[in-house]
Amino acid sequence: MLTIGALAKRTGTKVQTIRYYEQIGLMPEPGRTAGGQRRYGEAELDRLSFIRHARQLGFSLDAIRELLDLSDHPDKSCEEADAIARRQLRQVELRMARLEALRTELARMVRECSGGRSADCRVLEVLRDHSECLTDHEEIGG
Amino acid sequence: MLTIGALAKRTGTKVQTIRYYEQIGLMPEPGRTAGGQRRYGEAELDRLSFIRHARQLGFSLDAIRELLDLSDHPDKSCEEADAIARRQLRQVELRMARLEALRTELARMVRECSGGRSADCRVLEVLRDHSECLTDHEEIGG
DNA sequence: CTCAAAGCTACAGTGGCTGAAGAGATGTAA
DNA sequence: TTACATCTCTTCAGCCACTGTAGCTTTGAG
Repeated sequence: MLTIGALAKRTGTKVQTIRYYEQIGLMPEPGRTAGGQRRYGEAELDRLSFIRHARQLGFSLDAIRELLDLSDHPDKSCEEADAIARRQLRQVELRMARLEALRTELARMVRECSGGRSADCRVLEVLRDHSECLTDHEEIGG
Repeated sequence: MLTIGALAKRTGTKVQTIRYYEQIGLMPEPGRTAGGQRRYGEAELDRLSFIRHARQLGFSLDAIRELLDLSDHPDKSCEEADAIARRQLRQVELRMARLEALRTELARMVRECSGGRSADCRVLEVLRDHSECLTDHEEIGG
C-alpha cells in the first residue's frame, strides 16, 4: 500500500496534482486509513503512470479521459484512440511549424542588433513595425 | 480618436483584452468621453501594436513590459532588449526540440496501430508502458 | 511518549485572456 | 425629438492544469 507521497515519488507527480486528478474524476477515490489518509495500490500506480505519460506527450486531460476509458474497455475498437493520437500529432506538427517561424524571426532580430542605444535597437524596431517581418507568425500562444 | 472597438479591429485584439492590458498596467489609462467611454490616439495604437506583435513572437507580458520600457527610453542601452530576445529565442529552440521528440513518439504510435481491439492498440500500449519509448520527453507542457 | 515528517481540507493564485450579465452611451435615420 | 441598433461600461466568473498556503491531524520511528 502506497501513501500519496510514495505514489507521487514513483510517478514524478506532485502530491497536490494527484489530489487534483481525484477531484476532477481522473483518478478514482482511493481507500483510506482509519485516520483518513489515502492509500493506493498497483492499479492506481498504473493509472497515474498512464496519465503522466500521456501528459508528457501533450495530451489534454480530456483526451486522456477518453484514452483511459478505451484502455478500460479492451474490446472496444481502438479507432478512437488512433484518432486522438493522430489529432495530437497534427497539433504538435502545427505548433512546430509556428515555432519555426518564430525562431527565424527572433534569430534575425538578435543577429541584426548591433548593441547600441535603444533608439537604434533592431529588436525594438522590428517589434514596433510588423511590416519588417519576413515570415508569418499570426497565432498567439505557439 | 478611436473607440476601443476600432482600436481592437486595427490591432486584431479583442476589446476585453485591451481593457485587461489597461488593468494590469500594460496600456495607459486613456482619455474618456463625457459619457465615460475610452478614446484612443496614435500613441496607444502604436503601443498596442507593439504588444500584440511581441505576443505573437511568444514574449510574456512581463518581458513585454521590459521591452516597452526600453522602447520608451531611447537613450538606454539596448543590451537588455537583446538579452530578452535571446532568452526568448532559446526558449523557442528548447520547445522545438521537445516537440520534435513528441512528434517522433506520436508518429510511431500512430504508425504501429493496426486498428483492432483496444486491447491490442499500440497507442494505448505505449502510454501504458513508458519503457517502450525510444525518445526522451520529460517536460510537461511542451 | 515525543516529535518530525507527511498527510488532510479548503481556498487562493498563476498566465493570459474570454465570456456573460445588466446597465448606460453613442450615432444615425425618420 | 425620438427611436433604435450597436457599442461600451463595470464586475465578476471561468478556462487549463496545476501550484502554493494556512492551519490542522495522522503516522511511524526512536
